[in-house]
Amino acid sequence: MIDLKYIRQNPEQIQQAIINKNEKADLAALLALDESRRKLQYDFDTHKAEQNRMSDVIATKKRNKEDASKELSEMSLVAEKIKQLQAELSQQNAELDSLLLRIPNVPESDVPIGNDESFNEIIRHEGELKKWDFEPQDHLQLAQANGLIDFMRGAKISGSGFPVYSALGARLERALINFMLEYHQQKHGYSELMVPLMVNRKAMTGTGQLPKLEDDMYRCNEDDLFLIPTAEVPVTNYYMDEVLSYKDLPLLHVAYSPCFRREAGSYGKETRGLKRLHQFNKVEMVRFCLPEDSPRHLEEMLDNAEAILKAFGLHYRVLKLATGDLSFASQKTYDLEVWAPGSKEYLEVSSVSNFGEFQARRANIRYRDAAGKMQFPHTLNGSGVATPRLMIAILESYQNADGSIQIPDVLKPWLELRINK
RNA sequence: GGAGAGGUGACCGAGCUGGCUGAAGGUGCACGCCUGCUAAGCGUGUGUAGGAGAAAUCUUACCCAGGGUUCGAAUCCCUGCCUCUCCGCCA
Repeated sequence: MIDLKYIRQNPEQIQQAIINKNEKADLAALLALDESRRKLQYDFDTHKAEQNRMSDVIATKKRNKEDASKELSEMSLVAEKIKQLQAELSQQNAELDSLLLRIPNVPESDVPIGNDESFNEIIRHEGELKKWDFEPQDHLQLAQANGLIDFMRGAKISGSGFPVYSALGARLERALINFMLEYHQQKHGYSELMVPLMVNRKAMTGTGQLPKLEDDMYRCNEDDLFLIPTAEVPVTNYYMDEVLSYKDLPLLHVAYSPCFRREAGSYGKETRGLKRLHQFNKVEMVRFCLPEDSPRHLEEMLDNAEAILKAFGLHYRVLKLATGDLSFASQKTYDLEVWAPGSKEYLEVSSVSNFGEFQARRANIRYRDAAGKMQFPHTLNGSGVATPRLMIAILESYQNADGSIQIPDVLKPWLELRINK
């Protein structure tokens, strides 16, 4: 969340951010409530100060065995009043919090302004575009022909969007996950966490998925737990309510997890095959760092994600997201889109974001700086990367004329085989 | 699931027969001193969040969370959550 004091002092900037991000936060109501709450706070404080002072007087009198009945009867009235003020105050505080939690993070100044993805800025293209002397098939045909993925049976047992990876498909998927996990640990210095797949409301609020996206998540009502839409949630909240030392920073974590997304209402062509799923696998990178270092860490994470695509020799492009396409909590995001030669389109496989102190404030993650002062670290995260679309790009890029798939060299340690029909 | 114990500051840990405790002591951290041989000794300082104020400063809240009793609660009562120990069940 944004510092309330900052909002109070820079309302125009916040309002502009709300507009640029297509959010519906009610800034006017927030400011009005803030005003009235401060008055109430002052009133409450004044009464409370009086009560505290008189309590001392009463205590002293009693100790000296003097009569305090006059003070006692006076104070019972004040106690009444305080109780009433307190009730009002805690109600206003709750309302204020709920309004504050709906104020989005402010995009950085170099983020392109525009209310949808058409304003995203293509920064560069990387990797070779492969050419074949035959017409490349798309991943659905290849997966089917090689018996790698069973969409029908997945739909039978769970519904559409829940594929079953079978036989070599399962091994390939597992190899991808292992390759990426190892790569980030060995080459990029991340430390692995294996995290719960269900988290509570507080954690979901900490990273900013709640309150906005409640309807997009699978939920266990009985226990008020949510299936994670990304490992970002448990990994970032790992340090929730903790005070770190500046010496601990930066912290780099990588985690593999399945990701669960309801994404109600997103049906159509897009949902065919592996492109859009309710459950998919992803390796996620998360960083906690000193505020002044976060821009550098964002670029490093982008490199880390790109390294995976480069390791497979895939063609991809790097996008800087426009304000309207930025997530609620992000202040700057790069997307990586890999080229799928069979489907002939770019597919998003990674989103790398800097959240500034936005998430740290929400999750109450702090650190003590060299001078001993409490500060909020900056948090960042990036997919490194999501497997389904990586799988698409690999199947389509490594196909042979006969419909078989060549296994990329980097996966050899996990998968020696060549997949044949 | 049953029985017991407990949740205090960055961390550990006193207090818990209600008022003089925002909270002893230690560790850590910061600064200074001393000493010099593999690391220590000594001194000083060190809560967070909100409100008022130009500032000095004043003030409020906070001892898991939420209620209650009381003029007054870290301390008493209730509810919830969590942790630990023992028993049961189970992968």
